[in-house]
Amino acid sequence: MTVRLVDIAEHLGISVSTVSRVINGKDRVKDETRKRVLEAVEELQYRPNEIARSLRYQNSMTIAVIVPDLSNNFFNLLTKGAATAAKEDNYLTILCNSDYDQKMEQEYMNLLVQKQVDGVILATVCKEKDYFENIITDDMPVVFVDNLPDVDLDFNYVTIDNERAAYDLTAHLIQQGYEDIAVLTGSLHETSAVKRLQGWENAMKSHDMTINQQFIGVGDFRIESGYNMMASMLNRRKRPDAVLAANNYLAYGAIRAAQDKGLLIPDDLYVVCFDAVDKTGLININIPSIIQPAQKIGEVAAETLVKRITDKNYTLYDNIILEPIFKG
Amino acid sequence: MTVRLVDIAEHLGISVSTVSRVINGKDRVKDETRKRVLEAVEELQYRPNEIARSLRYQNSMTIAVIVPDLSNNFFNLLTKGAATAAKEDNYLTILCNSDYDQKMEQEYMNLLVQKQVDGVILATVCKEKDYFENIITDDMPVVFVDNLPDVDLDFNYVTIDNERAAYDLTAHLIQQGYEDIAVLTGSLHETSAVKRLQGWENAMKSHDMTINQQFIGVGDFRIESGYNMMASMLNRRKRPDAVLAANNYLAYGAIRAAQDKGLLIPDDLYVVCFDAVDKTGLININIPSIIQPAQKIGEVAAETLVKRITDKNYTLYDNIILEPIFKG
DNA sequence: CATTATTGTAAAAACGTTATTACAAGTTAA
DNA sequence: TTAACTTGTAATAACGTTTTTACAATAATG
Repeated sequence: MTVRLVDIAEHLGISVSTVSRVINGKDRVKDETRKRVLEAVEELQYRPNEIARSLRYQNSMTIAVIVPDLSNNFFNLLTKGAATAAKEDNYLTILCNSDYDQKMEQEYMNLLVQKQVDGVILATVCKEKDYFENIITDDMPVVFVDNLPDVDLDFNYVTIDNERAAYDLTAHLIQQGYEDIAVLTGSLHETSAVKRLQGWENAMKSHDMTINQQFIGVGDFRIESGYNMMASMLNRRKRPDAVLAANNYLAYGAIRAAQDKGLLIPDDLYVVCFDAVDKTGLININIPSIIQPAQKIGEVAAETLVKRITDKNYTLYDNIILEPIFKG
Repeated sequence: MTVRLVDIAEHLGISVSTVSRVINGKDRVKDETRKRVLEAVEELQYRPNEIARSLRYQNSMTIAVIVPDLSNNFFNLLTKGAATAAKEDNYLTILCNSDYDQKMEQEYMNLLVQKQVDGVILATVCKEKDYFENIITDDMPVVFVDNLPDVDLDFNYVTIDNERAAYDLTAHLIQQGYEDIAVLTGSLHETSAVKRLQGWENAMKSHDMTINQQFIGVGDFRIESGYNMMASMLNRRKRPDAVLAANNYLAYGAIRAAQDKGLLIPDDLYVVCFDAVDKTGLININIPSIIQPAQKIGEVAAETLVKRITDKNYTLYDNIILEPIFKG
């Protein structure tokens, strides 16, 4: 049986309130009484029941992180950063893997509201307006990461400038002299996919490059998608000589497809992408890449969220754009 | 302001208990009353407060997963599997990243007890006896994964047979004709490190191979450790011609060290290890490997934990050894 | 018609905290 | 010495549920 406040009180023959006051240290208690209480707490191994405390205080000291896929490097780093930073502020973190499924994401959101979590870090898989009118309320603070909702409402987010990063990568390709530049991106329900596509398009246009509709691949952010899209591009008569992949998995798939067709990387197809971090150190293909500070994004998101939770005056507009690094 | 049971009751001019009975469907209510309640629930957007429910029911419908490092592929797959399976059983999952730090792990355990989580999946970083006498109690169910405590107490776990797997890998090396076989393993505070070392040793002995103490490397499970240990082995006059690495990161580090010395893999150093899953498809070095079913381990651990939580008669001895696959 | 079942609802107690209010005892000031 | 403060503690009312007990009103039985 677990030890409650009243057990300590009975054990010492004093009232519950006195014990509580000792433990919370908010009010004055005679030194001798305090000492006896602390000893009893130690002896009986009393641990305050956080559930009861939450009910009383109307907060749960818990946040949640919703990500599409925890086995994706970007998301597990982000999650790790968030959980670590949250812990610093005495929050525990509930993990939700939405599996790239909007319905599951929504279901988690509802569960979390009932669970009275104090806030959510959301890497959503859907940018559509109507979906968010229920989510962005004053009831529960949400900080968006990676993908942002496409609404006029105010909301907090932590991200990089995806459009600019994609622009820079594309400009890099153009400067190197590539002419038939393709792009592979994820689902257009996700703003990261859209922004990166736009960055590519803007760079192409502002450098007077011709945009070949055949060279625009829209799929999802997984490796198979990259493989399939590139394989079908390479089946055509006119092949791209370079490609911007909107994330590392698309790039890996694309490279695989090219290699399976007997092409050489980067001679026959030059690939650049986002987030190609080689954790093994064994990949000898060079994939120039914009690396998002994933763990940092998670940390900053958690810190931002905690600010919003604890400080009602925290400015909604105070959003954060982090700088990625270029590795080529 | 959030809507409570009593708000619905007042809105309809009936008692709280009736509303509660409709929502929980446990007792009979007049059809018309039920209908009115359900409409009001919809209209006022009532969502039961899970905190209050937890206090009443004395359970939180929450489990926790403690892992050393979420950015390690094995652990993020495990965590993903656990969270997904837990969700199936209506449990949410709190994520704790211990950062390979026993103190932090312990700290998390204490927090989780206070938080009244219903159970914990623990990938501990310490096997030592005394540490666990507080942890393995009847108070809170724990299911161990990856590393097991080194105690006589009964506890639940889900794992592969590490010793046998290491034995098999080593035997594989011996059969291929390698003679100077090294081993790299993690901290001996972790049973996975110990068991894999023992498997190597047993295989060597039972095949009458000479065990060179210089060829035994004990560090931690991270890539730098693999690099450093292998680098120092390769600095000696007598070099190994093959090595068993106790996980993929050790292997990557070792390969890197060999390559930096100008050696060729696998010609000059044949490397086998645990869990070398190439998510990129771009690694063209073949690393024969025993692959643990990481996600499955997480799923089974969560299912086992839920069984222990809900069914007090669930046999403590009913533990699970999953089969890894060999990929070479 | 009187008695016994059945059905629907309400009131209250509990889960374990904490904050507010109240009050006794001790201390200082007039 | 009486009035006004301090100081330490107790009792109580929340926080939002659910379950138990009790009691009406209605229906079924003799």
